[in-house]
Amino acid sequence: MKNTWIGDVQSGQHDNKEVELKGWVKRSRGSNKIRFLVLRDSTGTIQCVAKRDALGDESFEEIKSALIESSIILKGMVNVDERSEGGHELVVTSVEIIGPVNPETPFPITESAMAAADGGETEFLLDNRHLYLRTSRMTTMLKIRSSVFGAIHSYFRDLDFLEYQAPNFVAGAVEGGSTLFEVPYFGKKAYLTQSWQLYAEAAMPALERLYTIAPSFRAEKSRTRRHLTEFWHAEMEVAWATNDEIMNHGEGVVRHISSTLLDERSDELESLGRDLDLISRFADSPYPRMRYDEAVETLQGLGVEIEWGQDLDYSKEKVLTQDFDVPHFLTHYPKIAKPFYHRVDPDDEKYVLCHDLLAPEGYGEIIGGGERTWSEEEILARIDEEGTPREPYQFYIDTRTYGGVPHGGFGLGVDRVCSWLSGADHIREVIPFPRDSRRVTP
RNA sequence: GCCGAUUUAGCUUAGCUGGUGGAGCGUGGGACUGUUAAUCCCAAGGUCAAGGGUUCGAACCCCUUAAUCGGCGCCA
Repeated sequence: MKNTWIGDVQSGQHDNKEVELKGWVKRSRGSNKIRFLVLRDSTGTIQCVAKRDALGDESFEEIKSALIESSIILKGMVNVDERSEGGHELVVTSVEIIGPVNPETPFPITESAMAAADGGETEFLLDNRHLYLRTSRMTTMLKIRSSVFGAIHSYFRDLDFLEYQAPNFVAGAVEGGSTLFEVPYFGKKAYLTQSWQLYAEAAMPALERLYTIAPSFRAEKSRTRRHLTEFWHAEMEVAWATNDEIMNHGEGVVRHISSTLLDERSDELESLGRDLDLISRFADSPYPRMRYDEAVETLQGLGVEIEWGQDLDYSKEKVLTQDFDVPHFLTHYPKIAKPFYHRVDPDDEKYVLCHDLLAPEGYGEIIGGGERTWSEEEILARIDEEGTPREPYQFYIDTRTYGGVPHGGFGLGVDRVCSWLSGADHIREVIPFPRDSRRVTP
């Protein structure tokens, strides 16, 4: 165990006291008589000063030999000193190298590699992801990610939602069949799940308010800054709810995530160059709602070529969201653009009761959801109309056969939210080991 | 799947109309008692992605292949 954290030292909790610091060498510089070693742990960094006179030749040579990313235990006195970054420094009295780094195989990630990564990750950094994780940029992203996950859990749990788990091996598709990963399953075929939704609908009559955060898999060869083949999907399902009520939750959770980040991660957001006033607007301002038809008219007004009935692809979302300063909902898409489980609008059968939440700054879709087709008669009609086989969905149809009720839910791309709120250049930057169509390693 | 681009030392890169590949970081050695990505000196480290072609001569021109990057479609 360790009992002294660098973050606490930097906040003044150990001034003028003797402490033992355990961490990794971030940087080392100095002369043959004095060394400045910057030590890093999960809570921060601190400059440690070692003088040959005070320390003795043996320990001084040892501290000199500690290459970058060696793990090390240092004892010493905490001094308040404005010459040191963070205002504190450790005057070293003893040195113990725990995990030395061999000079023949120095830590491969250098300043130049990091500088190049600022405008997007290089192949080298992706190949060395296991080591890149411990750099300040990735550490920052992972801390933000942790807070986003925590905020999603607390939003739903505070509202008495129950966390519920669905299988990851499934037999049928939620989205189009071409995007399923097929896996051999004892002589049969199975697929990796694309969504928790269908299995959540089965539990809806039991739990009524349920949610999850789980991985979903899509075999899309998308090469964009918003796509992964394995991504973390926050999904919820509520009985007796309308499209508007589901949207209230979508807005609620994104606002809660934003305010949680402001509480817990404002330093990290600022270090990424994020404007905190902007994040405050995501936390405080209402999210406007616009029907699909209005969006099409707006786009046509801007000279974008689009026909009614087309789904809105990213190029159109981007045009639409560029001037927004808060997320917007798009609702009531044409039936022909959406799969069978979306409920047809009883007021106008051309549309379905659905919504997408588009993040501003040109980011695009972060939530997709809506009311579900809930009567047995309608679900069978919609499945047949689409030409989807009934057989893999028999369990799903049964949920309507026995006491179907109006209900709905949404799926939120957690990695997308992390990427958007942190201002990352690419979704890969916010997940520790990104998976895309060309990479499953390390 | 389609379109565009890239590939030079461990990393980041320079390399002109084709004429014996330079640097910074990192590593090793040396100097320096307050450095902030320390600085200064020295050294090691390259079949220029792979294969083929044109040429007296190719990192550079042409062809093939591979890997990677960016964008599109699709979506969270």
